[in-house]
Order: sequence, then structure tokens, then C-alpha cells
Amino acid sequence: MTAVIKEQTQPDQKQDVTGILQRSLMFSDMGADILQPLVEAATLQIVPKGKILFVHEEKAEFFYVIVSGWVKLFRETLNGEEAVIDVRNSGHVFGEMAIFGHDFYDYGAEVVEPAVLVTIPLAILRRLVEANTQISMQIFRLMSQAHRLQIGELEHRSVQNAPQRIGCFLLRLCKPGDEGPITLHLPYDKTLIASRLGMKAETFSRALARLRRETGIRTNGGSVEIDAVSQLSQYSCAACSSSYPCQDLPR
Amino acid sequence: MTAVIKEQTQPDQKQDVTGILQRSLMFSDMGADILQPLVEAATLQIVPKGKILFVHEEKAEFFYVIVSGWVKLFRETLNGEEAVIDVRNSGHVFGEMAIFGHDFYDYGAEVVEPAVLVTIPLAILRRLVEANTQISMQIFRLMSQAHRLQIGELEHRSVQNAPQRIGCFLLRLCKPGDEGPITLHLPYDKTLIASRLGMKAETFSRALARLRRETGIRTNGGSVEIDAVSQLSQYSCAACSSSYPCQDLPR
DNA sequence: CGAGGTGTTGAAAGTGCTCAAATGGCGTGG
DNA sequence: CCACGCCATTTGAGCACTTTCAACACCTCG
Repeated sequence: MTAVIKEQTQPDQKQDVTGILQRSLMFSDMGADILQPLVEAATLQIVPKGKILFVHEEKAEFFYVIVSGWVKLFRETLNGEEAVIDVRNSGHVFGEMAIFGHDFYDYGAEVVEPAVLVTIPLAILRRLVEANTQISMQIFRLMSQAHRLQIGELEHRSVQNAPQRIGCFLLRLCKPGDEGPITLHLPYDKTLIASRLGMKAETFSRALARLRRETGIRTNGGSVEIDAVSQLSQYSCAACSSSYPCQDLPR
Repeated sequence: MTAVIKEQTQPDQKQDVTGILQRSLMFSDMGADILQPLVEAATLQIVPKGKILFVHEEKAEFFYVIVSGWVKLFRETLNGEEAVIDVRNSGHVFGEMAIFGHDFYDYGAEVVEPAVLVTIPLAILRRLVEANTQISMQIFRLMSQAHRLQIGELEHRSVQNAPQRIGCFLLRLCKPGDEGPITLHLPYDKTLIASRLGMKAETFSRALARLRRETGIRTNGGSVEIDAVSQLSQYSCAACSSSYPCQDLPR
């Protein structure tokens, strides 16, 4: 339906891409010289909402760095259900787990808010990882953090009920140190938040209503007002292994 | 209550430990010379059922290789619930994810069937990983596989109902190629299987009864007879992203 | 204005959980 | 060898939470 605007990385864009990579979680603070092979092979894309970048079990050729926008990672079952694995934004990377072991994507990826992405062939990254200890150590850190987040996700799904999971989601939108009255904005639409949290849209709507009743937060469309973060964290984190602020679960 | 029998690795045991490591998933097919620093620092333990090896958020000093027995990895919430992350057996490794990033265990570990374990300081592994590409590549493979398994776990919990999850668990006990009438034995007690699958013991009991009714399997205590693996996989894998045999979920 | 997407609400059904009680196996102490 | 107590497992009844199906309100866009 909508064409992806692929832009070859022109000389004047290479600086941009280098900077983008250096601001990403995977390549933060790495020298331009180290990143050069990646930058050479990188493509900058503007991708509209709804675009499916790849599907589960497709042969993996590229990994992606998100410059802006939101990307949903998901799996589809044979009977048509969808399980959302994660929804990622600026600075995050996806599709990279296929570097080792089998060469297939572990999930599908769909742009859910208009995005700017850097696309880089996995082969280049693979070569770099084998040659450069600094990069491989950084990826280790990232993978072990991803693992930790996954464990947290599993825990949340099994011990928190719907309103608590929503509360937890809101808490992760807070900046560290936030306490008093603040206003948040939901990063993407409620339907997606619902499936991101493993519940149906209707359940989300009702659970949010209950969360309002029980913690005193107020909502108006996509904006959320929280008077006391502590009250919300008390409500949600009671059913969790770590109390707020939940260092295990950034974003 | 029960003392852990720590055995210093004596010269005559070093060969054993080397062999054990070479048969593990993490160090398979690696030369004795490469493994030597690990073997030097390794301790072989016989650990009784019930022993808690470490708890979530404890400072991480060692990682473990399972020679025999079963180990439960879990988290506990503030209000006393427990979420089982995984239950592992021979050849598997745990506690290793703490190598990078923060130095704390991501979960607690408890021996649930009498086990023989090799205990190795994380510091040694860390040094080895930084120095040896073969090891770091192998660990990458393992971490990405672990990641894939975690994703599968999340998917299962969100799209399969209780009887289907049990069926899926049974399928993973089959050897590749099994079709016809076979008899399986549950690897550990039903209460633990229940929490491994994210349900209560009572639910497990009832769900197993329903699975019997709907797929024709028979059970007698811990043994399970399956006449047609295909019938079971059809029942369970319908709500899954990959059909049987589910390469994503070994064990 | 009409269409389609997003979000909310109601009623009914389903799934898994809690609490309680009964069963049966197994090891210990007598 | 038996009685006892403990633990794993099963079963029943009632309940809580989530889903399903349906209807409707809103909003935006053409």
C-alpha cells in the first residue's frame, strides 16, 4: 500500500548515521572508526505506520536501529492469535538476535507509529562482533539486559492482574525521581498497549477504569495525571519481585 | 538442615570436570586447554533436594553447570507469590547471565531433584570470555537461544490454555521422531510442573484430566502413555506460532 | 454527511483461582 | 509390622477476573 522511502546513505548522511548509532543503546560511545563498516552499509528509511518489516521465521538479513517512532515485535499463532513480544522506540535495536544460531527472525516486526530506521545487514555486524571485543562486550551487556527484561515480563504476566500491569506500565513512563503530581502521555494507542500487556482492549478499558478508582489517577484520552507516584507503585508493585523504582524494567 | 557436600576438585577429578564441561551446552567440543582455567577453579558438589543455591538480587559470584538432577529458577513477589522462570537439568547452565551489566542474580535457584553441580566463579568465565573468541561466540549462541526460548514461553503463557500448555510440555519430553505409542515419565512432581507452566496445582490436575479426555492420553502417577503424538500436537500446537516438532523449544 | 477507526459499556460465558476436604503414598517412631 | 503424620494429588463448590459478543459513542477524514 505505502511505499517505503529508502534513502541511500549519501556522504552527508554518514555523519548523521554515525551519530545515530552512537546515541543508540547498542553502539553508545563507540568511536566513529569502529562503526565505519556499519555506517557504510547502513540505509536510512522513513517508514509509515502499518509497514511490516519482516515476519517470524523469515530469513534474517538485516537488523534495525530505531531513530524515531515505535515498532511492535510479535508472533502469530496458527489459529490467528497474536502475542506481542515488545514495543520499542528510539535508541533501541531489533532483529539482531538472529546473528547467531539459526538465521531466522524470532518474531515479526511492524511499524506502529511512523518511524525512521537505520537498516544494516546482519553480516556486517557479525563480522564486527567477531573482530571487535568492545562491540561483543557491549552486545553481551545488551543481551543479558534483554534477558532480564524478558524474565520480568514473564513474572508480570503471571503474578500481576490487569489493573496492576497497567499501573506498572505507567510507572515505567515516569522519569526516575518523579514523585509528585505529573502528567504522562500514552506513547501509542490503547489497543496496542492492551496487547503489549497481554490483555484484550475491552479488558484494558475496564482495568484502567478500576485503576482510576483505586489509585486516584485521572485520565483524559491519552494523557494521564498522577498525583502520587508512590500510591501507584504501592498498588502495582505489591505483586512484583522488585519494588519501585523497578530498575529491572526500563521502558 | 542438610549440609552441602563440597568436594575440592582433586587431581583425579579434573578429568571428570573437563569431560562434564565438554558435554555441557555451553562448552561443548571445546579443547581441554581452553577450559583449563575453569576446571582449575571448579568445585564439584552433591546437592540435596530443597537446597537454595542463591536468591534473586543476591550478589553473583558463581555460575553452575548441572551434571545431574533438576534446578528450579524462580522469582518471589513482595506478597509471597512465586513465578517459576525455568526448571533445568543435566547439561544446562544457570547463573551465568550476571556476567555482564549488573553483578546480581536475575532469579533465585533451588535444587528440586538431588543434583550434582559444577560451581565456577563468574570472574573466571568473564576473563575467559574477554580473551577467547570461541567461547564468546558459543555464549552468544546460547544467549540468543535462551532469548528465543523466553519468547516462546511468553507466547505460550499468553495464547495457550492450561490443557494445551500441559500437552506442549509433554511433547517436549518426546524424542524427535516419536510418533506411535510411547510412555513418558514426568521429570519432577506435578506441583512443580504446574508452577513451571504458570498454573496452580489444582488447575494442573483438572487440566490434565481434560487433556486425557480430549486427546486420549492415559496417565498413571508419573507415567504418561501417548498413542498418537500427532493428535496431541494438533491439540496443543493449534494455539502456537510453530507447529510440532517445535524446534524453538528443546527440552 | 457518512465511513471507518478507536474506545467504552453491558451482559453472559469461560477459565483459572481459593478454600476446604478427602484420598493415598511414604517414611518414621514405636 | 503398624499407627501416625506429612506431603502430593485429587475433587467439589463458589468466586474473581478476563474474554466474548454486541451495541454504541466519539472523532477524524474524505
